[in-house]
Amino acid sequence: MDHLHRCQLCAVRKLAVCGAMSDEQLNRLNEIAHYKKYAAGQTIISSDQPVTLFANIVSGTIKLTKVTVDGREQIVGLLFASDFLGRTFGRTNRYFAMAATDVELCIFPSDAFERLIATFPDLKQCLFERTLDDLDAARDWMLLLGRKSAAERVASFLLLLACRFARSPQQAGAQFDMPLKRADMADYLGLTVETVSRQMTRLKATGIIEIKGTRGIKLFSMARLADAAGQSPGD
Amino acid sequence: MDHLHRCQLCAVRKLAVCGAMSDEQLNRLNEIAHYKKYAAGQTIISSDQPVTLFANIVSGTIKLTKVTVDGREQIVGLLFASDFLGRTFGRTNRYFAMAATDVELCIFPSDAFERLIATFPDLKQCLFERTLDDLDAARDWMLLLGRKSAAERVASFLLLLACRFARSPQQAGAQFDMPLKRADMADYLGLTVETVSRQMTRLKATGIIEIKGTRGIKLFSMARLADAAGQSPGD
DNA sequence: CGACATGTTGAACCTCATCAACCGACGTGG
DNA sequence: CCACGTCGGTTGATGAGGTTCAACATGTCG
Repeated sequence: MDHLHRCQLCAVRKLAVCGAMSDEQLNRLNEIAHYKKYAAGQTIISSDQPVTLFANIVSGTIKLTKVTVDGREQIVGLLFASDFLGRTFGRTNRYFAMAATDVELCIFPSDAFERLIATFPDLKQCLFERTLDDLDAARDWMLLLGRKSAAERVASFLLLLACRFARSPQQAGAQFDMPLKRADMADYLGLTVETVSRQMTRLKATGIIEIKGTRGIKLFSMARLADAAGQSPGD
Repeated sequence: MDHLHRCQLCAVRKLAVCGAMSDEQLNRLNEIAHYKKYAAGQTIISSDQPVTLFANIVSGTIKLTKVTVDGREQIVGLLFASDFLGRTFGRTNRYFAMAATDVELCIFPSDAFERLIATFPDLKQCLFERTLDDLDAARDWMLLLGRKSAAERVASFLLLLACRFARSPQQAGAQFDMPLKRADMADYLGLTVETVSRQMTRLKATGIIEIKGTRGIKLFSMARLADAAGQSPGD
């Protein structure tokens, strides 16, 4: 009861996988859960290590990365509040997960959680649909990495964040905080810090965005940004 | 019975999603299935159209592609015999599916198939795990598209095909038929036909592969190819 | 055989990576 | 309190890798 109470106060209760569960199911899930905080930069899971952890992201931003043998890095996924972290039905992790900002997680031990998946079809269904969405997102990103120019990549990324974060997504004047530093942006976009920086100032110069400090982003025109991103406005 | 008989003769019976199903379940699936052939180049499903079709690939190679507004193309997935085609739990397609070679499909109408998914948890589980594998593969490819050189990309692709096709995957001397033409290779690797062609001749010149005709590929050293691909041999 | 698609090779160009210098913010220790 | 180092970010100069454009070779199918 006390535990369940925590869930009812949870910031991401409705949006996370928990949203698909009844009170009784939620209680079971809650029994195995615990909160944990990670400082920006900390490693949460490591590639080629056994899967030990599943988690809901309560707050913050997590980057999933892969590295080549000689150390080149690519971000293959970003997770925000209410997203789910962890590779179900896999033995070893295929990527690193690191806190891109300070992060708060609601963690489930892997063995207990996999038993719950087997018990509650709704939970499994929810995870399935999220995986399908992740796959769609990954494929969208493949188009960006394979075929888009540096300018288009940066614009696409800002558009992505705007759609996820801005209070009024369709409006001009939307603003948000950039959760990544330039180096992480570069690793996500398949570019270098220098080009990212240059493209950002270029977007500022053309009057499509305004940059406040280094993290504050204000969009003057969603349509022009979508145009610069090389994609249709509705996408 | 006659129908079930067809399944028992099916080339991909064990490897496709059908492998997870009992005879009774298979019978139900079979009732709604029909075979269909597509010539190389034909479009099987179109982006932004409603989902109407799920299918097992009996033979041939299918490319999943995305296009920018101005026509640049990127292959975001390749499907081979025994793979599954179709976006479950989605309203509209997010990509095009086209026959890269002549293709034979075992097609299920979407509505009937989704009812079967709801009925047979094993089937759903199987599709879930395939989706997770697809996601892993997509993310591997993001590393390639974002961070690898042209030489590494081509080598990685040959390695991928070798692992999937060659009779004795671990052996040197493995050989297979390239299922894609140069233009498709380019669209998969985020390059142009010209660079693909140059890198292929370069691999031939360094004695890592032999090219017979335009489609026949023979690998002299799996280890050297993995090295050229910029990844550890076991990957 | 001829026509068209597919593949190769060459030369010029351009985008982006690389290398380097610089700036501001922040934190730490003398 | 200021000197110092570190980290994140910006800007400039240079060059390499890959695209683009073009010509040519090869293959395939009627």
